[in-house]
Amino acid sequence: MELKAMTIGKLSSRAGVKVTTIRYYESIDLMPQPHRSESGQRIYDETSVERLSFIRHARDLGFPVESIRDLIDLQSKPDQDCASVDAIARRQLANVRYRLNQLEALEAELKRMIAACEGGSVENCTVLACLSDHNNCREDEHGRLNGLLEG
Amino acid sequence: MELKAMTIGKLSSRAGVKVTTIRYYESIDLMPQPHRSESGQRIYDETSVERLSFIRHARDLGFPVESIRDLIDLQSKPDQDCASVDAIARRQLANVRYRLNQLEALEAELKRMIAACEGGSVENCTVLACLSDHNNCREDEHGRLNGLLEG
DNA sequence: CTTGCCTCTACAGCCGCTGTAGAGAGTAAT
DNA sequence: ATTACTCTCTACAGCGGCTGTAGAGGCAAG
Ligand SMILES: [Zn+2]
Ligand SMILES: [Zn+2]
Ligand SMILES: [Zn+2]
Ligand SMILES: [Zn+2]
Repeated sequence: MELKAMTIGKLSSRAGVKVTTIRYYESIDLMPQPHRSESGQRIYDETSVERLSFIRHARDLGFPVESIRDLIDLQSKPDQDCASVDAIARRQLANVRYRLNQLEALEAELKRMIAACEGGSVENCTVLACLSDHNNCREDEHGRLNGLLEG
Repeated sequence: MELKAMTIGKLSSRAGVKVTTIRYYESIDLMPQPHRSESGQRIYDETSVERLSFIRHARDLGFPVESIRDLIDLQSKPDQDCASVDAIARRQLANVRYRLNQLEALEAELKRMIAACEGGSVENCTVLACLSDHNNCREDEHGRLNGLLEG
């Protein structure tokens, strides 16, 4: 009796990626077409686990699928200069930082509008006032006018 | 000659929301059906500008459409207690903070893997090494093992 | 009248999956 | 061998929040 073949479910649990997602990755050619058993079930090996884990880690870090595709391509050219790999990573870092800045601004504004509200009727809710008009929130954060209603 | 009616393009520029997006908001009943001119063009008024600006500001702050729907409903009940408004805002703040934490972890790991790379061949690139195995990055950030390859 | 932009509808596509339906395959216990 | 249960298969629709396209018609200035 041979070693039991690795089916998609096994690969799924080993790499921490859902079965449907694996099939999706295959459909977009991010994972290669695996061998099939006689009955048509997908059969994987250790390299599949590695590749899928790589993809998963990159996705966890927010790399878009297209970048991952490029990274995998580069991985198969070990003698090349790694500058292009690093460039992809830096691009991703820039992207993350951009989103981070956005979110920090959102957090600040949300915090202010919530802190300003002392309860009461919807009519006097500062949250709605801020949403209706950004000027109702002091300390401008995402553009437009600023400081018109100080005090 | 009457005042010129506000068509969708005018509303678009006044509220800073694309024409197609306005039509989309109408299709999902976030914006009400506007009046139409004889030839069938959408005609808006000042309340449309206000409502659309409100929506835009809330979207800028990351509120999901469903929350905005709820906020608009609440806005039309000015005598009610604003607790439910504030709850929606706090939920959104929690959401933003969650994403912020995620992104901070991503930033840290990306920064580390990029900083560690001193150039050279793809084969020795720390970026790819980290992506291949999270353990290759010290200071664990999103789960699994830590500190196995110190020094 | 022509030019050129604006508006209309209806529908497909984006990303990165997730869920569904309906069928067949594999495994374990009775 | 039968039942019961899980796993796997394909194909396709749906999520959120838009964006883009095609092909048609409206409208104001030169
Ligand atoms: Zn309030
Ligand atoms: Zn604002
Ligand atoms: Zn490198
Ligand atoms: Zn990691």
